[in-house]
Amino acid sequence: MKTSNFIRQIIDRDIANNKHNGRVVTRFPPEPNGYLHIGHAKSICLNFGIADDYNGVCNFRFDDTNPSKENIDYVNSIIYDVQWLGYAKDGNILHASDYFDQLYEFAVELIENGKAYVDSLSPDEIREYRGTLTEPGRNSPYRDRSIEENLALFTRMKDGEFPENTHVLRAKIDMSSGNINMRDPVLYRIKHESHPIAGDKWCIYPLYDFAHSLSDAIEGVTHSLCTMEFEDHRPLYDWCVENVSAPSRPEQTEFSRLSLEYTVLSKRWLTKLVEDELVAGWNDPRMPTLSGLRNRGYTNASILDFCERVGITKNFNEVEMSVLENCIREDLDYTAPRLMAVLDPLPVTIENYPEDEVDWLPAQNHPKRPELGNRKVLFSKRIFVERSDFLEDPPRKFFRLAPGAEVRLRYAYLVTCTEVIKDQAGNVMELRCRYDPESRGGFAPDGRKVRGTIHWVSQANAIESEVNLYDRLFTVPNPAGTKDADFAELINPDSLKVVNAMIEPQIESATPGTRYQFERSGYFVLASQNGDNEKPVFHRTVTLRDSWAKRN
RNA sequence: UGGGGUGUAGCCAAGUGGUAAGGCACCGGACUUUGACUCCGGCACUCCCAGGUUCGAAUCCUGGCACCCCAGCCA
Repeated sequence: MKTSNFIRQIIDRDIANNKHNGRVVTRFPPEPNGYLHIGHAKSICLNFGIADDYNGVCNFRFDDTNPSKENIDYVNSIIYDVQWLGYAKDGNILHASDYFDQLYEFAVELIENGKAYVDSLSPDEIREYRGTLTEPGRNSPYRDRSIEENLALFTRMKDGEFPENTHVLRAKIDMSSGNINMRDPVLYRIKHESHPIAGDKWCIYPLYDFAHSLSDAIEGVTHSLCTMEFEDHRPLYDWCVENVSAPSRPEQTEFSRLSLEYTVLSKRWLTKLVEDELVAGWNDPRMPTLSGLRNRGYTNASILDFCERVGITKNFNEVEMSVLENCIREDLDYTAPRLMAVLDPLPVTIENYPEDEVDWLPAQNHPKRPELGNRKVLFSKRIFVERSDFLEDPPRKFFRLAPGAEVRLRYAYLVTCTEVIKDQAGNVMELRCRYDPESRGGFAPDGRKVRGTIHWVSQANAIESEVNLYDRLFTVPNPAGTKDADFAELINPDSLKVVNAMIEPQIESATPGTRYQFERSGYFVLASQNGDNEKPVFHRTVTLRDSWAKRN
């Protein structure tokens, strides 16, 4: 059972009062006009999680009422993502378009009861008649058409006799309402477009408020949970359900949408990132989409955990990225086997190690989980170490390589740097070191303390790989809220850095999707094994915490 | 007097009249062949502000203030 929240408290109360006969039916109603992102995950976890815990059901329903924006690729990606999170595995997928016939009948019913009319104002005129936030609207001159005339017109709309934008069906509510949604909202519009599922059967399509509320009612949804921007739609939601012969009486409750620092979580901005080619696509590992996070190496468990941690309230919130990062680190610390990988290789020659000798040293795949086994790593005269693990003029407490300093090569030997070789420009090209032959495994024979342990790979058998180092997509915490900003200029230029890394040979037999911790560096996922450049490609999911970097 | 909503730590978030949970972040310190992990300790005398009710208020009342959303034939 998940942590409680105000919505679960409402449900507890409803059950105690035997409201809806104690049933709990929720729904997740995405519009297939983009990919799902982590904000959707919050809603998915809420709706499906409640259904699971209350022995209810959560209907997975596409809100496919606008064929001009929706397509089947989006549908497929959404299904995949929901199932990846672990829900809707039964494959029972519903569509608002399944109810177009019933919805049409409800509309006719409204007309027959004098509660809806066909308006023939132009879109511009409708806007003008609607008034403003502070001034009431005016009644349309077509508002008082007779029931017969409305019925005839609506039928002709359905039969395709009119071009788009010439007529709409409107609810007859109150043009002077302070709530603009109640100023005779449009219920149906003409669209001469074929629908991915309904085909060419319709040329009029219902709008959100009408379709959504009544789809809920048709399905017997009890608790319709949505985000807060729909709060002032609730009176209209209720109006629709109350003014037709709806088979049930669902109730809408709103909660705050997720917002995450240094990224954007709105369809509009995400679509723009993709269309402007600021990212490689919806599933670019820098995107907050579920497919992007998956490519980045995030596990479904880490995302579920994250959704649990951020909670459900009506507060405005802006969650720090560190919460998400903590979730994936926690998951991968336990599950990911360790490997050594040098992301920025600096050659090192062990002066006193015999040229033709090799040594296979045992290494643990996971320091806390012996059941994950051991492996042998090759040690030889020539190795690579991380360039950032050497400093010619180190600060105090720099427990790494420096001229004259001794460090432990993990699982191997204690070595001391004896010489620094530079090119003419002064760049460090290579290090010479001497090793202590008595320190095999990294143990000092005389018990002397060696604080530093660094990772390394043998030049003889390391696999060169392409590694994509990802960082936050934007340079500012709230890019969508940055006024007058050119979106492209807010992109973090270092959000992707590609490097050639040298990695232990185990990776050659790994399949894409395999995750590792590269020791002292971070968590990485194998993205492809035989890509265009023939080299394995890794994505960095997240770095390890680095208290040294933080201090300096 | 347009309508709707929200204010608890740097960021999330419990709390529902009985004396401020937890997580993330941060700061110590222990351990360490990953400067990781783990472990211990610290981190709101006060809950947007001001009055009021009460033995007692983050919780109730009154009045302010700040911020967010709404004028698509989008969802």
